[in-house]
Amino acid sequence: MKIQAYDISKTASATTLIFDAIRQAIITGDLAQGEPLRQEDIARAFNVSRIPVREALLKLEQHGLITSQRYKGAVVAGLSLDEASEIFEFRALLEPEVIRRAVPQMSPQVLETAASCCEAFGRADDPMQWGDLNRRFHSTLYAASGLGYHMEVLDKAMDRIDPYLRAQLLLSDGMQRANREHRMIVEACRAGQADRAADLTRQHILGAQESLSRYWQK
Amino acid sequence: MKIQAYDISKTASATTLIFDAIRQAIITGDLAQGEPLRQEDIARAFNVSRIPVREALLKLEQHGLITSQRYKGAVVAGLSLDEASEIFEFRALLEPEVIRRAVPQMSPQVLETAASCCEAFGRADDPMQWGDLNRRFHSTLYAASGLGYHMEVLDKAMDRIDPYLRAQLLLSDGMQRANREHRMIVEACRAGQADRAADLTRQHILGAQESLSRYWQK
DNA sequence: TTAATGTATATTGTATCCAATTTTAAGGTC
DNA sequence: GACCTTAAAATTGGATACAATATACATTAA
Repeated sequence: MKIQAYDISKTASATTLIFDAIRQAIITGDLAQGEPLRQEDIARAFNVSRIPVREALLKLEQHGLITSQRYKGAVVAGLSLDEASEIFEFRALLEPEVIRRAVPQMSPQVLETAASCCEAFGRADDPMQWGDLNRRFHSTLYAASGLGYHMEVLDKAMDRIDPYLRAQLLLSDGMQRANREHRMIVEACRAGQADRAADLTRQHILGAQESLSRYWQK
Repeated sequence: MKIQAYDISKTASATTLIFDAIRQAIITGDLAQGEPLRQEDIARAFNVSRIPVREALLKLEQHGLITSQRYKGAVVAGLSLDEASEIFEFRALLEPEVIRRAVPQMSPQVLETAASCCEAFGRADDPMQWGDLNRRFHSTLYAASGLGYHMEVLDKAMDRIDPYLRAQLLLSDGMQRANREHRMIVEACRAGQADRAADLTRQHILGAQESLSRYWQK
């Protein structure tokens, strides 16, 4: 067998595939806030019945990515700047602690992966990749903490603010600053300075929140 | 309009009713860890088809209350003591900040409700009520913070450890101590001492975690 | 004209049926 | 009796069909 194969039946159900596709479209901003999601349309687009579509929509709703009303249907969830700010605060509370716990556990492998994210981040010219790399950078470092529950919760939080994050990276100095701060964080991790990594992470998050708020107000 | 009316459209769908019922059974410990949940059985019990049952199970899975495998079905999710401990740490991180933000916003109404929870908590002899009152106590205070997202995330976290919490309240001095600490927290809130309320809350959570861990090890 | 009401259409919620897969048990071979 | 094969039962995933509800539009009466 020369083909790189894997057991499809274990991986994707229709529900999962639909969920992933819609989730991706929402967090990249492809589907805008308030956009209605009709079960029938989606079912046709994926060539399935409405049943798996409904289940995908249910999962999306649990993630806070859509809101749905009985007999009225689902729309892409809106997120006011205030709500987004609350989620930034949430991150600012959690992530410093997570990285603090992670630093002593970081293998050279992890540090190298994180560094390579920084590299790619600096080189990438496609703004879409920035969002992806940004998330990969953080989750790579956090994964070393072994705090599965925290990671899970944080991932959901990131999903919700992802459109805002991508917008923030597109601001005049957003991408440059993020890149600079990421490198400083890796530096602290590599030096084993857990507290410093935590501080930098906190500032990184609050800085992003602040620059976003400021931009949105003018 | 002389008729006492209310919006019946807001009333629950079958999916929601089933979700609530099973969730309740899980968090009270009525359904034990590992208990299998057969769609057909549940459907018969509620006199509905399997469709709403499946959707209820999906929601439960998103909440982490059950785990399900393709073609194998769902079982009540297990939670090791380590995992429960991680959720306690999660709470210990969030709740002090939430209550700190809440204290300046607490109306006399809120404080009175919280105090009445303490009263009822002290009087109740049914161990089942302790868990409910404990949650109502905390969420009443936190609600004043206006931090909707934090509340939502915390609620889900509480769902997961609820069986452990109830077990902890049943320990020799669990209920007494919880009651004592609750009253101290209300006191601090009433006095407007946000930092003290935060500290007490943190200790309250870590104390519960610690007494639980100690008990489980022997 | 306008507000209230009836009707048609669109959309979601649920039931019933079939397909895919796993589990169980029976039978045969050593 | 242990072990493999195989057929049947049990169970979940998905498709189709129908019921319940909402929305939009036409109709009618004041």
